[in-house]
Amino acid sequence: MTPEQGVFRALSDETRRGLLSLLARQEMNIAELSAQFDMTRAAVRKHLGVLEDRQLVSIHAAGRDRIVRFEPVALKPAHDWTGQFERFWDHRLSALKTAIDAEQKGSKP
Amino acid sequence: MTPEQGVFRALSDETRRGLLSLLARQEMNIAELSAQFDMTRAAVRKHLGVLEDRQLVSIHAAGRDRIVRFEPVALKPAHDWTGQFERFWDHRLSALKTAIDAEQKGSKP
DNA sequence: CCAAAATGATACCTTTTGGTATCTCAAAAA
DNA sequence: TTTTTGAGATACCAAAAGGTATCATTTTGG
Repeated sequence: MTPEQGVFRALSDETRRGLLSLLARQEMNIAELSAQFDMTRAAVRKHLGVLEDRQLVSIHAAGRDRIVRFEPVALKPAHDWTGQFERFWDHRLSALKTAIDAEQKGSKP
Repeated sequence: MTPEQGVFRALSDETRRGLLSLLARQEMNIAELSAQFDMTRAAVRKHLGVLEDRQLVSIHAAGRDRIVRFEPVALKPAHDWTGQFERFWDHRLSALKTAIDAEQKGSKP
């Protein structure tokens, strides 16, 4: 199974992307996270389980709290996969490649 | 709804990612595509429908064939979304950001 | 013309997904 | 100590997803 397998699945739900966006700003416990969504804590906890499975978050006990931390590196395989095709829409990339091929001096565009 | 909504869902299936990878190399009709996967043509056609909905492919009639074409630009919103967090794993980027911040704050380029 | 090929359309089935409600337990707070 | 609060564990449910089988339609090739 390729590494991006499952990461895309984890990202396919809007609530889960929302969770990651919140957690990118600061760690939170499950109750605080749940308060941000219009669904039960149990539902949010399930989403966190999916994210945890894919190592997009880690969960650490602190007393009775569970602190949830964003683990952004797990996004890299997905970013790399879509990046395969970046040259199709970012024409600067093909231009850059041409420039690099042509001369080895680096100068800023 | 954000633009990446749905694109991640379309990418969450391995067969669909495989379809895109094949189509990135060359256009194909549905029968040719179906021959590459261990499932019925009907199943492949459903996956193509999902990709078409999200504009990741376009389908053009040519006689009795349907030519399927990769539309890579539709990947951009997903790539951009994961790219928000790229600095967390690509440390060259934070170095660049630091340099840019310093330049803007301190002196003229 | 006639048969084979490519596709569309429909109905159906099973598993997964996203959600709820409920109960229990442990830790903080009062 | 008693009461709240944060969380885990189940059980359950409806809808969506992924797949099959089957039949009809339209081209194409001999």
